[in-house]
Parts: sequence; structure tokens; C-alpha cells
Amino acid sequence: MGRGRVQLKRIENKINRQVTFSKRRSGLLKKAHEISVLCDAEVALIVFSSKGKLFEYSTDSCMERILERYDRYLYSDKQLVGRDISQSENWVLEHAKLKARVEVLEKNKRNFMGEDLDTLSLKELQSLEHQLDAAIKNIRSRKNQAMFESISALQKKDKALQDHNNSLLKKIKEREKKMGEEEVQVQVSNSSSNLQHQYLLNSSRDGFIVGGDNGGAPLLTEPNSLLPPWMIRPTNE
Amino acid sequence: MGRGRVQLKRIENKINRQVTFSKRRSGLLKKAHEISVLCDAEVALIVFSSKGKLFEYSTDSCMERILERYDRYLYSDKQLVGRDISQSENWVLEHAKLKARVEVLEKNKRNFMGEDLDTLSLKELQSLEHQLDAAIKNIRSRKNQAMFESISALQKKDKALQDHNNSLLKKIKEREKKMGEEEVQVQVSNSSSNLQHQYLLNSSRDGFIVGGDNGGAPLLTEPNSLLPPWMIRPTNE
DNA sequence: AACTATTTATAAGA
DNA sequence: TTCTTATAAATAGTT
Repeated sequence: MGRGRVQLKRIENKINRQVTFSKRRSGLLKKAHEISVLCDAEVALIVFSSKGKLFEYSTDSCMERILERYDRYLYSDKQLVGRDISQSENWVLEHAKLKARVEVLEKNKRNFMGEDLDTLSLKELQSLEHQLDAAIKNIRSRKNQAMFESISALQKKDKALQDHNNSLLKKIKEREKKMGEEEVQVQVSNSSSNLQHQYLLNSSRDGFIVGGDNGGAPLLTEPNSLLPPWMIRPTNE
Repeated sequence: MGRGRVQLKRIENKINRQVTFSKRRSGLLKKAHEISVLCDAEVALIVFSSKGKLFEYSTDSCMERILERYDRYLYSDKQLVGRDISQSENWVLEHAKLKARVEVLEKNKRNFMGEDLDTLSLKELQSLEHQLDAAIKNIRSRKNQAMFESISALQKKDKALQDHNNSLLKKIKEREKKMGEEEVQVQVSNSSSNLQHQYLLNSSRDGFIVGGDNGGAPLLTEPNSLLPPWMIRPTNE
């Protein structure tokens, strides 16, 4: 990927090696992040330059957790860990790490909520803005998906109820016909079919049944938050 | 790198995600190896697929050594923390609390970055969206403030330099006058005033001095990130 | 797994 | 370091 083909061999020119390292390092970190997000994978990447400088990437910035998972994966029953658990000495260290992490995360959070911005540089502000822009896009997209799912579930249920009502109506009419011209009260006043009849009237006027037990919409996490009319609209992305 | 542009967001289609993971994983491992060889770097790469399968690369196949180096790098001299925590009994509790807190904060963070949204209800999504909207507003406002501050600092400095230049010019003219019609070379070629003169020419044409030591703009955290012309514009709120 | 149209990454140059 | 540009590589969508 560049003007010349490159062979897999240590670059002897020092300057050149340094420049290539810098470029490829950022490419590598970027790709690590991409596969992590795109494929829902957990990635830990550690790079030491030839001069000993450290660069790292880890999914959700949580290197320690991934390395622990790695150890667990390898030594699940061999008990030969040695990095984290075991010595009580390490507890102090562990604790300090956790505290530092909490601090960082809290600062992060404040920034994400638009607080505590005075400590950020222009560059960081710019990057934060872009990050949030992207996040909002995702959130809106997910929200729309959720809404459409809930809408189609409701429509399905509506359809089922209408069908049921139609068949009930048919039965009633048949019974009326059977009665002929006999002057007799049609026996439709048992509570169950009466209720269904009301549903029919309501749903054929409004297109949606609003209310009810929502039993047919399992996709909404909160079954009680029904869609107000203004939420039913095309995507505004 | 492919037929369509791809956005940095979890691939929802499962098959697709699996295929992409497989392709990108091999690309990532390859690149990790390449930078390791080309640039003489030491690389450790750990990837867990969403199903929990492990893939790894490490320079010289020596993961353990690199991870140890990593730990040493991070915590070599930071060992002086947390000595005031005395009761060892409380540690377990403290530790558990901290871990729980970290977990919550991390979930928060992912949500703020538009990830891991499947677990949120519509209501929560709505709230998150509003929160981020508000945050972005703050961030933009802070960014604009920072930019204006930096701009006015630069303008102030510009003004000062212009004034200084004017006074220097005046001196030069006076000296010329004093010299009368004598055919004498004007002595203005000492390096300091010459430099100032160049500034004058430059800044009066462009309105801003671009470059310089930026000593008059203490409000920017990164003194070297000067404003490109497109950043100088009114608020787009 | 192979194929390709495209997008990305990056080597070289400035 | 950063920017630009020509070109090599990676890979998304398809078969």
C-alpha cells in the first residue's frame, strides 16, 4: 500500500523505520478498534517501539479485564496465573488501578455529559464533538429500529384482533339469520363477545389499538411505554 | 476498502459479522506481524470473538514476556499508592464496590459512545439522546469560546506587533530625515528590527499572524495547534 | 472460498 | 510531524 512494494524485512534506515512505525502503528490501532466495534470482538493490542515506548489499544479501554480474560482462557484450570490474583501485595496495586480507572471513567463521563470541559484542548473538544455526533447517530438509528419493531408488533396484533372480530361478527349474523323473522332478542350480551365488539369499533376507526394488555409486543423492554402519535414518523436521519 | 463504505458500528447481520470478523482478523494479525518485523517492534495482540474464541499474535510467539513487560512498564514506579488503607477485611468489600462501579461506568461509557444500545429501552434511548444533544451544545459552545479567546489573543498580539513596527518605522524615518541629503546607507539591517519589519508586511496583509511563538495565547492547551482558516467562522448553533 | 469494484492504508516525496 | 499523491493492500458485496 504505497508507492513501492515492500518486503517483510526489518527496515534498515532508522528514520524510515521510525516514520513507517508511526504510520503503521496508527493504522494498526485503528483497525483493532474497527474490528472491535464492527464485529463485537474484544481486542487487546500492545506495541512497544524499538526504543521501548509503549502504545496500546483495548476494547472499552479496559486492558486489564481483557488480559485477565486471556489468562483465564489459557489457564482456566491450571491455576498458574501469577499476574493478578494470589499475593496480598498485589491487592494494593489492584486497588490503586481500580481507583485510577474509576477516576478516568468519571472524568470521561462528565465530558460526555458536556461538563468539566475547561480542561480540554481545542483538539480534544473537536474529537469529543465528533464522537458524540457519531454516538447520537447510532442512538437515533437504534431508537428508530426499536420503534418500528414495536409498531409492526402492534399492527400484527391489531390485524389478529380484527380477524377475530370479523369471525365473531359472522357468527352473530349467522345466528340472526337462523332466528329468521321470529321476534326474539339476539343473545349476544354475554360479556366476552361484547368486549370484542367494542374493540372492533375502536380499532377500525383509528387504525391502531391504543391501550390493551400489549401482550403481542415482546420487543419493547418497557411494555407500558406505548408510542404517542408524534413518535410514529419516518426516520429523520 | 470494499464495495461499500462502512460505518463504525456493530454489524447487525450475524452471518455478515462473522465473515467480516474472519477477514479482518487475518488482516489485523498480518499487520501486527508486519509492523513487528518491519519496525523492529514488540507486539502483542489478543482478540476474542463475540462467541468467546481466542485469537492471538505476539512477536516471537512470546506473549507472556510481552505482557510482563507491559505490566512492568505501567506499574514499575507507581507502587507507592494506597498505603493508608489499613483494614484488610474492608478491602474485599471496597474492592467489590469499586469493581461494580467500574462496570456501571463502563456500561455508561459504551452507551455514551453509541454502543451496546440493545439493552436500552425506548425511554432510555430517548433520554440518552437528549442528554447527548445537550452535551454537544455545551461542547460546541465551549469550543467556540476557546476559539474566540485564541483569536482575540492573536489579534491583540498582532496589534502590539503592528504598534511596535510603526514606532520602529517612525524612528527609521526620523533617522533618514536627520541624515538629510547626505548619501549614506540607512542602518536598519540589524537582525531584530529586520525581523519585526517582516512581521509587519505579513500581518497587515493577512489580518492574522500565522505561526510565531504564540506566547500571547495562554488559553490554548496546545499552543501548536493553530487555527486553520476554516475554523474561524461564526457559531453554527 | 473466490472474485472484483472500491475503499483504505501507506511509501515516497515535499 | 504533517500534507499530498501514486499505488499497493484490504475488504464489502457478490457469485
